[in-house]
Amino acid sequence: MDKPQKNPTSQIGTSTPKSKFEDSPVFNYISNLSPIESVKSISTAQTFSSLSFTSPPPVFTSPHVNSHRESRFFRCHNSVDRAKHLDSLDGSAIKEEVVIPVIEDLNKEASLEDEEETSVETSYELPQILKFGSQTPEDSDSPCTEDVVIEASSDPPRGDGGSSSEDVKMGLQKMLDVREEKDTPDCGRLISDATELLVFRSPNDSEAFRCLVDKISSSERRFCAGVKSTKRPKITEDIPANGSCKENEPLAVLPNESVFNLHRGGMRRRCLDFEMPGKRKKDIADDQQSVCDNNVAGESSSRCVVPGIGLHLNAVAMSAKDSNINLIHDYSISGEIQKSFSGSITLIHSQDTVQETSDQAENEPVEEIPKALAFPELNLGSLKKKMRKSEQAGEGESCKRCNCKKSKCLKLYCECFAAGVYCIEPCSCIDCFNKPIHEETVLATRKQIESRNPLAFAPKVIRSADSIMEAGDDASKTPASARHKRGCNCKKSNCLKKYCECYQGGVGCSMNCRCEGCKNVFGRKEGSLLVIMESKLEEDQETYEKRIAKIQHNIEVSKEVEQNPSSDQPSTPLPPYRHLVVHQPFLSKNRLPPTQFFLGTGSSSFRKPDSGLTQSQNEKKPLETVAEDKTEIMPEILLNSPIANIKAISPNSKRVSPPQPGSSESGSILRRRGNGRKLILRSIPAFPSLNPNQ
DNA sequence: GAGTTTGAAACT
DNA sequence: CAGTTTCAAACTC
Repeated sequence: MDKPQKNPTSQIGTSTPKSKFEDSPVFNYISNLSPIESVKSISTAQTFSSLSFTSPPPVFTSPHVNSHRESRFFRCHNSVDRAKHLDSLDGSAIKEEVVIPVIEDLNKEASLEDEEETSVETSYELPQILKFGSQTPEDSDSPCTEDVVIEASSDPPRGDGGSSSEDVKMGLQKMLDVREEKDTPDCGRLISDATELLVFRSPNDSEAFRCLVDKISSSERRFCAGVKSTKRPKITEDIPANGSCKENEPLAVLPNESVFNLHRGGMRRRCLDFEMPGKRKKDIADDQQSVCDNNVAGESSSRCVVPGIGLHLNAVAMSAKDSNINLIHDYSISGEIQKSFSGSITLIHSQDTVQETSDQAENEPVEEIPKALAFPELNLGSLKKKMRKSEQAGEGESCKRCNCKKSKCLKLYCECFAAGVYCIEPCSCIDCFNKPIHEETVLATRKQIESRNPLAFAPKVIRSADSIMEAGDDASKTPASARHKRGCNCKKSNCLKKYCECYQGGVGCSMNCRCEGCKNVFGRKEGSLLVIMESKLEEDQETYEKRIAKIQHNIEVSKEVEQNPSSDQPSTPLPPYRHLVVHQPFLSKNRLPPTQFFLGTGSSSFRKPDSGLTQSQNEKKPLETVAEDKTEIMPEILLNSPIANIKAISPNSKRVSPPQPGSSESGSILRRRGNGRKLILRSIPAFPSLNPNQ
């Protein structure tokens, strides 16, 4: 699968430019510089790391280097570790020492050089530094730290570098803060931060996640600690308990490997936190007293999130309501990120569970106890009651747990299973097989289900890329741009109750829906486009124009970049979709030419006019429209999720098959926007060139 | 909390 | 692919 992925990019990258510019000195210059650099920084780095893992020569052969993912985790863990070390070492002087390496590390990352080396080095070196560097506990150092940070941040704000520096800064500050107040309810914020981060980073990946983790501090650190525990026991050892939740065995977490496998198989965990902020805050405010409680807070959010999001219904719309959380499509986040993320979350969750139980005194260890035996409700304290209350109060998708009785939690009926997470103690399921103990069974079942429906574990609610762009301008946009992957089939609920997945997901019904009497408040299906458009036509038109302007602007910028490869990002923070473009090759792999991706994702953004064209068609020929819809939507899924691979072999390929130029709306768009073509072709080739394999 | 309704998932 | 059954969440009382 991997190889085919590279082909398209490499072909595009190598053949096209060569043929045209081979002889041109400019071309040589450019190729020397590598187009990637032009696009570089964030996106390239991210992509590179994500891709590089498979290929790059194991310069630093360590048991951990085996997989990129792991190294990524390492990095995350590193940051975590560093943080922890910092935490444990009262000396702020140490911080200075630590900070520098960290920044250096970040810079390295930004430069894309020695990616793996960096990861490995940081993984192991930093902890040492932290360890041995610590001695003088003085707050006086903080200025130094600041200086360093400022220096680093003074770099031109590039996607990666800039944010990284900021991350470091924030992390340090948080660390300092955290020392004073242990139970900073940052966990919630973490999620939102993460979300934002993810938004502005390549949906593609791991790097994003890594950065996210880097961003994590104190309480957030603990968040990662969980992951670390599974991934890097070695380092974990060095980490002082620090009053935080111990890094212990993951309880209800899919082993990372398992998770990877699952995702590799195209399964995704919809674990990003789109939890409703209200609830999070509430939980935090209500229950968190100790560090562990803090974890609980984070966990509660995460926990809530995991299942909630995992419920197919990413609650994107819900999150959308929260202006704080930029809309990220669930799908926009690569499997990697999601993996990591979900893993972390889940892990914490489990940890938390343990912690919780211990904290709540009389509680029994819940770890492997079957839910039926565990009586979760009894074991968990007021927190859970509250959570459940709030849940019942309809506060969101969060905190859902399954209650399966017959499915053994091995079918999509089970929300946990569907979400790609193990059932945990709060679940009320019976005869649950969705536990680490039955990992093999779970995996096998998943495979089976995926074989039947490759998208079975894909997020059900899909938000189009334009919505991302939109989010910046207008976060309050209705979910009109989001769609339920498959659409609902409601007959009696009128799409006004949570029976309706569209409604539950906070998105409007689409032509994909076969619902009857649709009254979905988020957008009705009935001539869905018409209804939605009628209500939004004007503002959408405006938005559309804005988007067009943006795109054009970016195209120009990209052109400039082409011309001046060295001038890249610094001055121009990459718009989200640019990242998409850049990373697309990796996301879509060989599935779609970058152009298609770019335009395809943007298709919905262009949809207004196009839809205007098709509107009449839609009204007359819903089926055709559906097809179009799918072509628009599915590519996004495919492009952005590991499922793409599966899709390639999917028996349903019809549905998922990438839009071919001229065969679909997006295709026409593609052609129409010839400008984009150049951009895409250029930017994509860059990646392969950086890739050591080439 | 028990029972009903609902629609997705699974099955045929 | 369509129809039916199974299932668990959502909902109601």
